[in-house]
Amino acid sequence: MRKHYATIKDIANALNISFATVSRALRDAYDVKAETRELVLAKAAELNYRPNVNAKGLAQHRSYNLGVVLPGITNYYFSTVITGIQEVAYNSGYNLILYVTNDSAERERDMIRNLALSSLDGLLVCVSSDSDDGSGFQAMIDEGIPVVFFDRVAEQVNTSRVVQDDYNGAFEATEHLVQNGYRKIAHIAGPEGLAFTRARLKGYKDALKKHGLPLKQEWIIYSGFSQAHGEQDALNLWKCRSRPDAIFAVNDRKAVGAMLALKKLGVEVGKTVGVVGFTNDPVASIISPSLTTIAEPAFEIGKISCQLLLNHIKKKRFDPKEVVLPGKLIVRESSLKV
Amino acid sequence: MRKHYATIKDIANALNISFATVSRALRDAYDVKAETRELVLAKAAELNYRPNVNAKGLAQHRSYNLGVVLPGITNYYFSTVITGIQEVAYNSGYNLILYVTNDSAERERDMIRNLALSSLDGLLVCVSSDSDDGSGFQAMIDEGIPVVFFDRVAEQVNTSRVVQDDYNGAFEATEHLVQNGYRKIAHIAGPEGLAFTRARLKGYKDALKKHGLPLKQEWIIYSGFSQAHGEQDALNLWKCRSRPDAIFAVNDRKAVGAMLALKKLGVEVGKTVGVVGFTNDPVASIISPSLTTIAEPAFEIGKISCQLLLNHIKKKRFDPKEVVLPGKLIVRESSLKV
DNA sequence: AAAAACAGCGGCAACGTTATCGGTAAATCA
DNA sequence: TGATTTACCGATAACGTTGCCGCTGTTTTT
Repeated sequence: MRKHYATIKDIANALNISFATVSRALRDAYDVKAETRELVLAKAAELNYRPNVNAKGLAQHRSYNLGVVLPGITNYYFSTVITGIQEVAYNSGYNLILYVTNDSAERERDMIRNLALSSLDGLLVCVSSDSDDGSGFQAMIDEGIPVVFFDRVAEQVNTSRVVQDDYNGAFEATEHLVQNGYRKIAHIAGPEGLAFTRARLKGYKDALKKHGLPLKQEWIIYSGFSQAHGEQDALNLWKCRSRPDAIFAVNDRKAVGAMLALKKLGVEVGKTVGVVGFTNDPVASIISPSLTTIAEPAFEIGKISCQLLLNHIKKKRFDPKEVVLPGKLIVRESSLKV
Repeated sequence: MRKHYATIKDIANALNISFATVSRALRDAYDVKAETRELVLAKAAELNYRPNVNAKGLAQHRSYNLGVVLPGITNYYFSTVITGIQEVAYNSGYNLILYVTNDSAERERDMIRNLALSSLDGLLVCVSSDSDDGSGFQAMIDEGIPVVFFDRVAEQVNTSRVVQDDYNGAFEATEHLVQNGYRKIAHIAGPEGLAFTRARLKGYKDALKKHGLPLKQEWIIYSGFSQAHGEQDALNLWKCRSRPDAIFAVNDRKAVGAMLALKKLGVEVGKTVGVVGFTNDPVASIISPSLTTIAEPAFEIGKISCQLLLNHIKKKRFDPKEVVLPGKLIVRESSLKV
């Protein structure tokens, strides 16, 4: 029962002019008298004219659709990034198409294959934990589709990227624990192989080095990003011969998991053991003791990524840019020491 | 420098057959020999053929795009619903276009106006708190675009809707507090005027009535959905001449806000005061004491909403359906009494 | 053995735009 | 005054599909 909208030809017929003129009038005033332009616009409103995006896309070879490939959307960071992306896209007349990989490289590959079907004008990507070398994204770029990475980048691919300052954030977080009197600081890291896992790890290591603190391999644990992973990691840390007295976690979710595990073990976080996270998820101020963390500018990252992508689309030329946004240490209870 | 994909005609030329045959072979085996079909498929793979969605949409009068209008995506419930929607849409070859209203009726109206431009095949909607009578959505339906409401519906609009069982969930939550020994139960409600605010309020009232408990008007507070609102509501409740001894909150975020406020007041939740929420946000098991709540099937709601919408799109005429999904009481510490 | 049915394929016209090229009248120039 | 530019508009061909009609041979029916 779908009614059909009025087309450009209907307007032309009603006005007894060529539909080519209507097409021009509807876009720019180029080559049309102001008078007839008014007529067309009025008639268009009267007939409730809606441009057909398929026809437009077919004729112009574009879709006004942007793809967003990311592991998931059910956490604070990603959903906030998307909100930022969405704001910019919406204001520029672009649509967003989500591709949720569930943090699986396999699903990511499948989606990239299918995603080419959707004739996208550009792509915003946060790769999955176990992502490969990013050859799929390189292929997209080779086909002329601009790609911008955010948060988690495929390093081999030479294109624009927007990330938080992982190294300095991690450095600052670790140093904060040192300054509060902690000496045996462990690191619950992300999955090995991910660029920002390495960056945050390096920040952690360099902070320890600066303050002449021991760097034990058994105090560094790699695993996934979930709360459950954080719990398990903490339990494993507490099995070490030499127990740490503080934990810097790669993100807040893992930090929260660790805190819950320590609570079960009867360890008093914020007194005998310090914990610092990364993200500033709202849960950080809800959990007790509240969680000290590095705040990430998630919304900004989304906005800037999208702006960058739109620039790439506009100018055909590509000159890859790297944007690094600073984080901010938010001190709460979990890093106290009494 | 966007490279062009191989088209159906390229395949036809390479194989010396008509492009109409290629088109048929690529879809159904209808009217094509299995042999030639194999040939076409092989050549398509060889040439890395990608169907052009714009051309397809133009010929078929559809866009394979679905719109999702909702207040926001940065919370557990909405992001999970979207994940459910996304799964169904993706598997059926549909794209999702997000319209984030920031829970503002004004922005909602603006977006609906623009959204008509995007030639959508259907619409999934969760109205904003202060939404109007939904005439904008009625207009879409009149134009032949199927609309399905989820969670928050515009009651005046006669179309399919998918919601959780607000009434029974609220009833069960309230009764649980009663059964645990609480007698002076307050309700922190949502914004007045919203259908599910009323449904949950009624469940609360009926549970009190069933157990012959007092129903005080000053124990019912309407306000927004945020954690900050919950905090303020709890503070206001504690200013009452006759203080309640328990709170049933319209959602977990408000319940969390209330718990944090009570903690500051020195009130012991789960001992002298009971709190029950609604949603089963992950934060419910992180906060201390952990929060008793009614679990909502958010992912299911998303999936079913999208399936329903796709049905509406397939069959041109479809009778509006109302799907009500049951919640489940999750008992934790916040509703204990010692 | 003629008639009817069918399987397999090609031709062509949509679908609603944009883009390119002309063409005509008016305006400007020489 | 004639030539040339300018402003405006029309005709037509894309864009890459799908859908309808019709044309062959071959198979089945009667």
